[in-house]
Amino acid sequence: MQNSFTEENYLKIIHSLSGRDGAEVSTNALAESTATRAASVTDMLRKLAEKGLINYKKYQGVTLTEQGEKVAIKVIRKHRLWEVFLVEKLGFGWDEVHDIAEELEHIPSEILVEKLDTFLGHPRFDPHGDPIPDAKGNLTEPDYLVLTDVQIGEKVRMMGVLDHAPSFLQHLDRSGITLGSVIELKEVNDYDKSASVQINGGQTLFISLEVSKNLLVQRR
Amino acid sequence: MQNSFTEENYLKIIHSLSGRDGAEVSTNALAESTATRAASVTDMLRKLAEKGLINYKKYQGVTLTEQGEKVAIKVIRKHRLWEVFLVEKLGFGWDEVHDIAEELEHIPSEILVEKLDTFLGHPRFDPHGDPIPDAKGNLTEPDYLVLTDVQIGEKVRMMGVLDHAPSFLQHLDRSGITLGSVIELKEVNDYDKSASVQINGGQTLFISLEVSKNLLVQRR
DNA sequence: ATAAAATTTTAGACTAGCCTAAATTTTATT
DNA sequence: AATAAAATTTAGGCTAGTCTAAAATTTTAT
Ligand SMILES: [Mn+2]
Ligand SMILES: [Mn+2]
Ligand SMILES: [Mn+2]
Ligand SMILES: [Mn+2]
Repeated sequence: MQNSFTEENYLKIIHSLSGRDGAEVSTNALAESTATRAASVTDMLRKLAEKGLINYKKYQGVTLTEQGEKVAIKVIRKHRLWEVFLVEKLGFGWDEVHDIAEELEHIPSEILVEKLDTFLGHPRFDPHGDPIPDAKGNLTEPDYLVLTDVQIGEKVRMMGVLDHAPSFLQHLDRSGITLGSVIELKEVNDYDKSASVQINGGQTLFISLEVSKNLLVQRR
Repeated sequence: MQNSFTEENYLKIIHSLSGRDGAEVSTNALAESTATRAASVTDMLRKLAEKGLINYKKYQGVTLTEQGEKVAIKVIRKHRLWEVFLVEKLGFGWDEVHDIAEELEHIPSEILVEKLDTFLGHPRFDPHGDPIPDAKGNLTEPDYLVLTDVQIGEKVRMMGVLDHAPSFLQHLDRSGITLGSVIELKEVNDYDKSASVQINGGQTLFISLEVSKNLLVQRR
């Protein structure tokens, strides 16, 4: 049985909200993420449970079954591969590709995904630094840290973003911060936690806590 | 107001069945092409007429309005560009791409289409020899002839196919006939109209009337 | 421990797109 | 021109996915 566009979106969102520990996801959280009402979510959860894609007990929240996890990861793989295509091959900015990938991720051909993957040279990460699951469905989340966890004086490498909103990504573009940038944390203002950082040994700039909280980095 | 997947398919099919003279298309013909029942077609026609995309008078058949024609041509442009991508970039065979393009053609971003077009080098024809409408919506059908209209002794160039079925395209592959092949018509059997043709000045082979009727060619 | 608040589910209803069966209109045949 | 056949539309109904309002359950606060 094929899964609908809508079902795939639910599974993907449950995967994302569930986090790496596979925690239960609430009806309200899903209503928020799907931009629907809680009542609609309940309807869909019953259907997904019926199909064996989620573990669902009334009032208890949901988790993905193994089968549901597999479906979710396939969709994520497609989403991220298409994003690489859009940025690397078509020349889109990293702030422009999410909505388009949101549609492309539901194109059903398995062989299409594999050929696309080959065409792109089997990329490991998407334009936002998110890891791309392999063809077998293995998804390993690298354990980056958030910039707020970095000590003053440390030099780290920018590896990804937590917020994928175009406005945030454009803000980073204007600041000259891209994937791979070396960020040296110069100082942190005690009052509002805004920080002064040096990018690639060059320009020093101030970033707000809001920005720091959304930057994933790696010690070198 | 955005058009749905289903509405786009109706418009594309009406365009195709309407032919270059913009003839009226019957409810039954649409039911056949959409693999639905006539009653369902009627429902959809009322909706499309409501939206100003078709000219519809009960019992009279339909034609596209200017607006409907524009939408249809956009979908056709997307379909054919994606087919070029699948064949030229991903390495699919021309017999494998139709169903995938049938999905991709409904991805809505205008800018995506234009970037894809640029990436592909503004191709004029798709892998089946069908012309690709330009960004402004101009679609010029080249006037090829069908191989059955060719005289014995003539040398023509293979430019397209009328039947897009994978089985037919695979048959052509096995026969060594591809877009651009030079076909010399050696003889036509009076009894069943099967023909003997020489491909690219090399191998001579027999083709049935069924094949001849579906080959578009051009005098040189 | 109970009451209030928050969350979740149920009930009932809507739209898009489809169906079958019956009625209507058009077209073809006598 | 009248009738038979074919094509088309209407009537009524179904499912997926959504909604609002009301009921049920769980959680939080007193
Ligand atoms: Mn994305
Ligand atoms: Mn991404
Ligand atoms: Mn096609
Ligand atoms: Mn084609």
